[in-house]
Amino acid sequence: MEEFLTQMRIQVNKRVFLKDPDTSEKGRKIISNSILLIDEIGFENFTFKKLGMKIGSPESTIYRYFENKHKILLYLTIWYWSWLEYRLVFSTININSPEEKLNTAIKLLVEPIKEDSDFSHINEVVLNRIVISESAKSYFTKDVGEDNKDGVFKVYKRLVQRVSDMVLAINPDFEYPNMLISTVVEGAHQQRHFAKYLPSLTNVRKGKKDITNFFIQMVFNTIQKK
Amino acid sequence: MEEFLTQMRIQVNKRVFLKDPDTSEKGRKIISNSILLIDEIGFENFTFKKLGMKIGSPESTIYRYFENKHKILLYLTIWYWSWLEYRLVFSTININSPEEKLNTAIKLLVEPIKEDSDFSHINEVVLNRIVISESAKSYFTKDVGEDNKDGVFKVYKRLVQRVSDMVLAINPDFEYPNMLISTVVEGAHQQRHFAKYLPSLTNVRKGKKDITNFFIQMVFNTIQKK
DNA sequence: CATTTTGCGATAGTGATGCTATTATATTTG
DNA sequence: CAAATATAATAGCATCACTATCGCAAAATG
Repeated sequence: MEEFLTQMRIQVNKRVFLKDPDTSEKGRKIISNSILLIDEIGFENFTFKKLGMKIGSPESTIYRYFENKHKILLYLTIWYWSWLEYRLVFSTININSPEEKLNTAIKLLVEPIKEDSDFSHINEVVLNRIVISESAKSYFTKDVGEDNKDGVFKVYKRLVQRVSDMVLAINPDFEYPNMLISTVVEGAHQQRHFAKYLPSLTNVRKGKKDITNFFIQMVFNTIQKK
Repeated sequence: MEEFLTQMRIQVNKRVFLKDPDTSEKGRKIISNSILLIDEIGFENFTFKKLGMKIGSPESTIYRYFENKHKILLYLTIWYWSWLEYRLVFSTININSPEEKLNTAIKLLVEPIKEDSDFSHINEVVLNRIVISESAKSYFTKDVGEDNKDGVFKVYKRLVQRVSDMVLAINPDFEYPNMLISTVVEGAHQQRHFAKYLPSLTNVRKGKKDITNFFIQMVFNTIQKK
């Protein structure tokens, strides 16, 4: 990872926290440990009490940073999408071929993170696992509407829009670019989850990049001109 | 709806209940009202106490039927998939053209239910809404593995397999039929949810069957031979 | 027809969860 | 050094997720 990236900071929408966890040691500990704890026990079983025990603080300290655990999940997913958007822009910027550009983007969206960038206190490999298995819970709630008003899905939408624009660059007549890309992003998460627990819903073979290949084939076949 | 269908009963995997809710009036009330209550307040806020109040019974009565609320969600989704599988088999049985067959199947999988069949105490329109917004929670848990061992996803897998076979009937060389169909099923739910709350992730226009059209186009384009 | 069985209601209780509040003690900053 | 701020420690409360017990009435059984 480039040196200067280790200095970069990701700004997360202020409406998800009471006090920015990135401004204090405790706050960063809350974030890094909530990632580990959610990965370990799942979001349903994750509580402020358990997190407090992990970081050696009472629950009340965590309540000063976040209203509730749902906001922590939002914080983590926003951070993740911001980080991904950054990498997306960076890794596609100098590609001239529209097909090559889209191809690179899809890979970035669907392939799992395999190594920590050490670019912050956040472990991206574990965070990626959380996004795969928990992020759908951030929008399948009765509060989506309000969360959306607070702008928490802004980065995600922009990311989808960026890749949708790449689709349109190849075929300006394609009617459903956003639908296609959001299906790819969420579908890839689901397929990774299924591959692990319900493999008969997939066609994933060990050691092969079936999920990546499938989604790339799906995208390019779907958007082709008739 | 055909007369004889009103007599049909859907058998749900015994491992999800302690006592079959379909064998008593109270049990059926528990099911029909849990559908209404989950739709109303969301699965997160759904509790046995609230359900008890709705049916005029203490919580303890509900605990005689179900171990916990997660099992009720499993019961509802299994019922839904069984019902859908039945309708799928029925509505595709006499179609000779493989393309027409697959086309009919996809429509059945992605289109929302618009009228109650009156075929039981279960309101399928509302149940369909629940499946759209809550069913992912039945497998995005730390217990998927065990639930899977109990066979609770069997019907769902069989349904996906049936449609995958239709794909293979059109193109036997297509490598990812199960992945494609499970992506369609789950993707359709997500797109309906997004259309309602995060429309910029979709390209849904009022009064148009964009979701159906998109998925049909996606499937047929993806599986075509080169 | 007597008698088990069952289904349900009523009530109580336990420990965990999801918070809020208070006060005391550090730590930082001006 | 004083003032402001952050955290720890503790308590408390309503709800939740469940378990246990008891008694009654209806239904099944012999």
